[in-house]
Amino acid sequence: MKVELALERFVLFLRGKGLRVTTPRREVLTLAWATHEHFGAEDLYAWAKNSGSSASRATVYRTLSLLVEGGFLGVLDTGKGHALYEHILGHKHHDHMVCLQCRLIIEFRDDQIEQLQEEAASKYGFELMGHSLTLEGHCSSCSQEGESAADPS
Amino acid sequence: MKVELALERFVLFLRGKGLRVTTPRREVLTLAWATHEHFGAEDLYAWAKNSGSSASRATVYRTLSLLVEGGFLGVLDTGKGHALYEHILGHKHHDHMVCLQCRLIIEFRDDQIEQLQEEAASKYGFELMGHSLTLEGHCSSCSQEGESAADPS
DNA sequence: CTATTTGCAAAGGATTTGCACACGG
DNA sequence: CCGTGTGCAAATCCTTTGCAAATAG
Repeated sequence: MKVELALERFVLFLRGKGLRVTTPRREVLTLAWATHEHFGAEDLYAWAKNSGSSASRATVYRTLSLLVEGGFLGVLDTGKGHALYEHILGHKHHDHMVCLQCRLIIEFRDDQIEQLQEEAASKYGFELMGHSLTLEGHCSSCSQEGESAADPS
Repeated sequence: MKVELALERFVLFLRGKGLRVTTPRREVLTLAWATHEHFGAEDLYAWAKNSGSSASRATVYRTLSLLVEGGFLGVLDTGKGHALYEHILGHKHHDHMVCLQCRLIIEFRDDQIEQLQEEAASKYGFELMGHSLTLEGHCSSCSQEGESAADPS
């Protein structure tokens, strides 16, 4: 989705919540839209600095939370003490495979798995509101590397 | 699995890695085995204090990592800045449903989902080594509570 | 105007680390 | 004995918070 459209929706979202449309908030959304990669809050703060945005660290964090709440961004918990964000507006939901070696992130989607999750939830009377599925392992490049020469340590 | 057996395997694991079998390490494993609930590193540290164990916070953290590495404990990332641990040795792998309201954790397992994950991974030439699936939502008790009286805010 | 936002810096909480001493093998 | 492991406290890392000044509507 183009940033212009995202901004437009962001304005609607803010208004809907009775929040104000401010320059820093627009800037954060714009910066978030400037990459197609996963990024961390500190990354975005650094970009803000570099791009001359006045947005402070606090505002970056606060706005990122808003964007998540509004369904603009998704959060991916790395288990490393920091979160990664990604656009989800206008994207189909997807899950991730993370290469433990090179940190590559592959996005995938399996409708059957989605379906089975729903079923598993209802089996427990659980009202499903979201989920996160992360597969950990080695991507094709990394697993090939280790093939011919076993670790000689 | 009984703690005695777990300890025995822990010893083998440590020896296998050329690490030493020390009192604090045994204590951490024993404490971890003293509960059947999910627990955090700080919890275990508190238990250590209460049980007269000398294990320091640093050792607790270091040993918990070892236990995860050795497949004795599983980690469940709460996304709240701290991790929860649980025994997995001798348990079938399972996934979690977390109630966003009361924090209840339900464990479940779906072989079909497991299977589909394997398939999804191989589709990308990804060597699957582990995964974590967490369903977020409201447990049956919590979702019933909200039923009769809709939020009048 | 006036309540909401912001920026700053300090607080916060979980986890890690540096280093001298203790101890397992 | 000797090298690994430990305890302690300080350091780190990401993230949140308090508060006076700035600003949107």
